[in-house]
Amino acid sequence: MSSEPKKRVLIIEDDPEIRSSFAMIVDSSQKFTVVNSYGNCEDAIKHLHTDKPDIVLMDVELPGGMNGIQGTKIIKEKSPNSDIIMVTVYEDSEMVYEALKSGASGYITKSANYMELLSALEEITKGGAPMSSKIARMVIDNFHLNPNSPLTKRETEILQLIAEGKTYTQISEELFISKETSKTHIKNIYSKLQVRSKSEAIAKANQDKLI
Amino acid sequence: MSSEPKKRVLIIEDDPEIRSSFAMIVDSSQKFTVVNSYGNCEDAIKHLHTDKPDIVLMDVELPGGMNGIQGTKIIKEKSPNSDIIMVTVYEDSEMVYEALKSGASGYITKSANYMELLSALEEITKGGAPMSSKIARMVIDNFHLNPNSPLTKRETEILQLIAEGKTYTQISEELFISKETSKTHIKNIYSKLQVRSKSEAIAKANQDKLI
DNA sequence: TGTCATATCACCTATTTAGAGTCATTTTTC
DNA sequence: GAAAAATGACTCTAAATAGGTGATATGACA
Repeated sequence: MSSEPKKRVLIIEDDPEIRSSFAMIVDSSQKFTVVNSYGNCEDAIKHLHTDKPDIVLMDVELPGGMNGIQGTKIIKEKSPNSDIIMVTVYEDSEMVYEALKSGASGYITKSANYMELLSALEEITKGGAPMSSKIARMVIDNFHLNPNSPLTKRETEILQLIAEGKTYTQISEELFISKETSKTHIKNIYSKLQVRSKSEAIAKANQDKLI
Repeated sequence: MSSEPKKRVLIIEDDPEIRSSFAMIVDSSQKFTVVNSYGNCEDAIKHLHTDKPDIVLMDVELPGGMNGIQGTKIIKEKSPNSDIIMVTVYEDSEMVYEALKSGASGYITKSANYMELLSALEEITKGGAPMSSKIARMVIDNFHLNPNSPLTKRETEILQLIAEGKTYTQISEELFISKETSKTHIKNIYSKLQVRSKSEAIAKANQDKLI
């Protein structure tokens, strides 16, 4: 039985204590090895091509010009196959979403202990997305539609088509109604959502989770 | 030490074998009890007010008029505090997203064993969102923005404002540029995205994860 | 079972906004 | 110093929005 090569872990974290503590935990495992660790993104990015990390443990709050979210964007551009796990003290919602948009595939807190850190590495290696209960729920809740929409079924259907970029004519053709009818529905939608254009309606719909 | 009241679990699943097997597992726990189980949504919804479930285990594929996704919508309207866990054989992406939009807070497969089922119940009770590795990753990947956007920084900025429902005039005021310049940028955006209207641009931007 | 409210559908006439095409100048970036 | 990006201007056409009016269909409910 041939043993798998160790997964290459890169650590980007400005606090030297956390850095060395994380490094020790990672290196204690048979499956992972720390290829390098840096105190800022800029240095890490310079050596990306030689470090070739499979996994990056990225601090969100970093000193210098580039924070962890910007760093994640750049690392994902230069090394799309590296999986990035965000490490942070906060579980603030906006930051989590920004981090995920930038390309992170996991999200753990700095208070993570030996087991939590290693199981996050295991989880991401097998194609999962390690995160705390709280963040999992935040992310899921973000999908939920508003069950108390002011719009009728038909209006929602039409709003959906608007959000797909359809014109009045296309909507009427798709729903087998006249153009004038589409317009009436849309007027009613605008009045209920208090908007005055398609794109405003789409923005409102996303904000209020109507579609 | 006073013991917590058992969490009330409702099972909606048409296969009697799975239904009774799940029921047995749930009832075997000190923390949970099955208040009722049904073979379809309609019956479950009729008795919602007396069953008062804390957690609903909902089969996605159901016989009769209403599937699990439609059922979830209605149960969430009538009983917003019930947490719903979807149970399915498939992990197909579109169905997962539809299920989550409808209001589900967890997603497990029918092959779930004793431990997996109970830990999903535990997880949702403590405010988390139980799901498989694969689904967690799907959900997270859904957030990731395209790192190879064809748009420039300024164009992305303007596309963002379009998606917020701003008019040409508002965009030019917000960015301190002339209306004509906004129009030029937008024309360039349209040409790059191969669209011909604001709402189409927004649809494309969401589809291709540009903003 | 009638009636009331709402949703749905249709038409009309403005005015405003957006889109297509072409071109030119300045600023950044590499 | 070339290339890319950002800025600006003009014309003309198409589409969307604002404001009316009114007719059916449908469902809730007393």
